[in-house]
Amino acid sequence: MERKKIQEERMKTYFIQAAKEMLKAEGIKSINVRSVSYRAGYSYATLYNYFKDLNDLIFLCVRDFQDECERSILEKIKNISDGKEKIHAITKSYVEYLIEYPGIFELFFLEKMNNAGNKKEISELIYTFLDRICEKHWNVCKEKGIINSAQVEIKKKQLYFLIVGMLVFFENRNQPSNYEEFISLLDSQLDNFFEW
Amino acid sequence: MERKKIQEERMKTYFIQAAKEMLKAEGIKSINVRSVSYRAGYSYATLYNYFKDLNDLIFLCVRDFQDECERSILEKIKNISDGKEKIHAITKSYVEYLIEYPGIFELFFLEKMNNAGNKKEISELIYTFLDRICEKHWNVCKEKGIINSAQVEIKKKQLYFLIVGMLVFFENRNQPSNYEEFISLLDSQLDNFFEW
DNA sequence: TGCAAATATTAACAATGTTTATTATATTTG
DNA sequence: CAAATATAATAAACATTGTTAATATTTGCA
Repeated sequence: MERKKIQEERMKTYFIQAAKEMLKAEGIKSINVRSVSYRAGYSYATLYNYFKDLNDLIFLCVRDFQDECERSILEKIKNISDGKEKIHAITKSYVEYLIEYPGIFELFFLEKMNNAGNKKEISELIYTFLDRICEKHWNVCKEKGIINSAQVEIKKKQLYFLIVGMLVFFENRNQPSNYEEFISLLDSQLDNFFEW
Repeated sequence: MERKKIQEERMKTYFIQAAKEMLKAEGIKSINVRSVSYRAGYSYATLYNYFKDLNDLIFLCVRDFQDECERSILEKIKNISDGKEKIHAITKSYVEYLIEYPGIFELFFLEKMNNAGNKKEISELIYTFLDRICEKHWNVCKEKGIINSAQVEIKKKQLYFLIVGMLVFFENRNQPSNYEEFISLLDSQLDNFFEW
């Protein structure tokens, strides 16, 4: 039954679309079985005909947001020259995107995955996101001979841990306590990181 | 009324003690108004005679855990010589403590503070924890002339962001997916960090 | 058209946070 | 000491949310 599959997928997108809009605009706190379903135009119980549970649905938004986030970053940094500078710009752009949409930051890094459907696959998508976008430029650095392979493996991860740590303190603990201070801290940390 | 105050404080400790035990043993997921109150030996409504709400009570555990954590770290690293090595050992100990008690990690860095009582004060306690324990040893490094003041300010924070980022991925996203890999990653990151 | 299967919805339940009203206890005062 | 009053503890009740089961509705097709 081809038609059945198509219709089912279409139904899913209605719910996912609703969840995405709410995540971007209001964050995870605004999402519950009833609110998402009503925004999708259905009763709350209908959600369970298409998703194992709410957690499952929420994490299906990750893929879409990653695509959108990647496009947003690439558009912003297209004029930066390849290599180290580009990694720097991509990283800053990524942080800015996550600051602009705190709900997406929560989804990527904080929300409990419980028994989400493709838990392993999705968490790996998140863990490798920055590396995937930067891969080419790390290779450029290696080719230029300004850093070696072993160092790259360490510094790639270090960079991701650094920005996630900063974001956790800012979003969850209000440290630093305003946006300007945060950006200034981010810049000083990134400048320092890229001194090699 | 001095007696009244004493009694009130004693009552509070019953609830806080119950919450602490549960946090350490089972994590935040095990805590709710009813479970904490029953463990403290009272009805769930009694909790509201002593705390604004559950969130408030939970964050009153932070101070105690910080003290305990500090004692645990200092005991473990007492034989390491002062300075850079000590900062390294303290940091590793801190991570090990947070891995041993994931509920405390959650409390320190992930749990939403909503309208917790001394929100500002508590989040600052958490943000500055590592710096406070390491302060003396950063000063030793400065005195030895192996690093300057400006660098210290940046690297202190960088170190904290690094470990919190790692812990977020490990606890929330199961990356890396087992303890041994995590420790190996931690060691490689710390070794790299302390190369100066 | 009428029936079987698929789909959607309503009703209901369980868990949890919180408030209100009531009961039990302690303290003060005449 | 006993009555009046304040204080503390509790039970009952309500709201929100996730989830399931039973019921109603729609749809595809013989």
